[in-house]
Amino acid sequence: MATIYEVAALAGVSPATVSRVFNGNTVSPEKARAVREAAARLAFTPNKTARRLRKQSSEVVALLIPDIENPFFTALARGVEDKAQEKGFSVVLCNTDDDPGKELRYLEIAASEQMAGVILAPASDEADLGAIASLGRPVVAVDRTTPYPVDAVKVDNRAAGIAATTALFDAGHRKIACIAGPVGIEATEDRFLGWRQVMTARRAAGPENYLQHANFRADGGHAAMRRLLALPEPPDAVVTTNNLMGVGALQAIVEAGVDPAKFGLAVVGELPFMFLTPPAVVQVRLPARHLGTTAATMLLERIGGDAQPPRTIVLRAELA
Amino acid sequence: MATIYEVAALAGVSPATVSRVFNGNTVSPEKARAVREAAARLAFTPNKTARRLRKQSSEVVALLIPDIENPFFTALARGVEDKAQEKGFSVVLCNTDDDPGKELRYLEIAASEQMAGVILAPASDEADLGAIASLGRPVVAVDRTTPYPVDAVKVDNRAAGIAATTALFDAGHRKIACIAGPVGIEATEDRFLGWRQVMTARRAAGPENYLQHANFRADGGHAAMRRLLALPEPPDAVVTTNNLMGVGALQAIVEAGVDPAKFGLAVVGELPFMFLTPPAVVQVRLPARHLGTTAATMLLERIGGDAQPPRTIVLRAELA
DNA sequence: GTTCTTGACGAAATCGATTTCTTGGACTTC
DNA sequence: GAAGTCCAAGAAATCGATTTCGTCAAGAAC
Repeated sequence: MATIYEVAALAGVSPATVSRVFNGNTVSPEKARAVREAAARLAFTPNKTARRLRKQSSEVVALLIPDIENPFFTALARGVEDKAQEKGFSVVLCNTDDDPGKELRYLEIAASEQMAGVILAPASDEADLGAIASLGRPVVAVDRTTPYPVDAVKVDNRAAGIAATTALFDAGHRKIACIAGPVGIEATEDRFLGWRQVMTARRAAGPENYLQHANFRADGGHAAMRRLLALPEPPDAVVTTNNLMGVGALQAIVEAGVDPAKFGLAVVGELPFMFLTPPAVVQVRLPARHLGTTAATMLLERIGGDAQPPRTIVLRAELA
Repeated sequence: MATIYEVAALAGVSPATVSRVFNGNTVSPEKARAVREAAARLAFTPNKTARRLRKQSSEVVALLIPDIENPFFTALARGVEDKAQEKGFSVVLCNTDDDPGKELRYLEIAASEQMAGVILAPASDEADLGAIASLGRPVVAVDRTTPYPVDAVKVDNRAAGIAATTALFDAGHRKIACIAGPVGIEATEDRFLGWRQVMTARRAAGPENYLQHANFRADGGHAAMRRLLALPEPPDAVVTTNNLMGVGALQAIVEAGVDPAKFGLAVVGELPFMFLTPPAVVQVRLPARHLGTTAATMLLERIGGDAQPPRTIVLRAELA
């Protein structure tokens, strides 16, 4: 790998001038040409590490998501990538497994690698943004918010929960249960609150155990659904607060021999690759990719120096 | 962020000694203790960028995959991550979209960011490994091989194709078509060759247009399946050479009003989240995650200095 | 014609670690 | 006790870029 010094020597200028050529500073046309020629001949690529050490920042942003195998987050990742790529930034994807420890470790890496910024789907309410925040690196929370004063992009989760529940109601269901995610995660709590709001407003609130908490994955949804079906008075419909739990619930329904076309299922999110889904299943489509592009846009604005007070952008989910 | 100099000053030693403490060199116990104490008090984290500049290498490996939204590759990514994490390495995920241009750009980034190594699912046969290879950074090809002499981990794709096709045969199908991926991609070609081998051996080769090429995604499989169903003498079964094309094919079958329980479908790979799949669907399970851990293990061995000649490890797929 | 401004550009400092070189003291060895 | 060995630890060089500072010359202003 050729260095700036070799290029300078070949072009007959100082290293400083080479740097200036590549950073758009004032250099006379002849020298500029000489430098470019020398650089081309040596196949010179600036050493990013050296540049980063000097500039104390890089053109890399970190994206921390809880589950790389969840299509919602990969769609989000794609949105982030598209936007970042467009502006010449690279994206580093980190999988936190919803583990605050892993999350913290990745945040520290982001700091010590002097990444330009972080987009974070926080694993918990107490995501410790201290390290990067103190470095003045921008952070954007996505899908979930944090107590820290940072930009955020989220979905109107309560509305999504209301839409899902209302659709089941309109389809004639009354005994509507809810499979919610782990407690303490805002996105899922708001969706479950939407469900409760509808049930209360319509005076249809069922027994307490119509609310089941589960982990965010298919196995959690599956187990929760089995618990619901085993109740003395099982529900005739269910709302799940994310996509994978919906997958699990549907699986449990089918396994139990219940006709999924009759049993009401509403999912906040999309059942991935699931066109075989009985048409009766209600899906509230979340703008995952759009969430990603929006978050990336905000982050890049901040990186560009935008210093307005933190904003929260709320996107609407649409019934599909 | 505290630097090594501040730690040195606080501990009353030289920066060199601080470095030695953190890199396991000979330092007297008292000084070591003093340094650790000072480091703790200042919340010192070594600056990775500076260290990387000096050491000319980092503890980050790049993983280049063609499609982050394909569950096969995310499972693979998880495998890589697990192993890397275990050894204290971070993984940077890059999405090439099967675009040789993007792939090349990421390879250059990997080089100029002095990453320790690269795991690559090559977008094309001509993946240009020149840049990193010349830096002496190890590369492991995964899922697909390359003409370059590097380690590789792959699946016995022909056997997988044979298993898929044979299963359809055993179920009584004779007019078996094949939806293969784009030409020039080894993994998919071997699978299709497995199909052809069985068809020829059993003297059941159908018309030429029973072989359809498609892109690797669901929409490609969908379109190809429609073409097959529109033939004057449509097949009564089909093998798809990857998972997403299988999803698309199944969708087309259902849409066309054909009973998916009667029509034979065999997929090399797993239909993601598809337990609603008619049980008749044959899936040849690919060891995606295992592919990832194996590749990571090999890469880390190389990074550790292992210099034996390039190996290719072939994993078997199992009928499920 | 002298002073001031301006712009190109080289020399050298800088970012923060690692590593080589050196030094000085403790410890062997004969 | 002199010479040789060993080891901890500081000084300084190094990685490869960017950036500050200073110089010098050309052009502007009066």
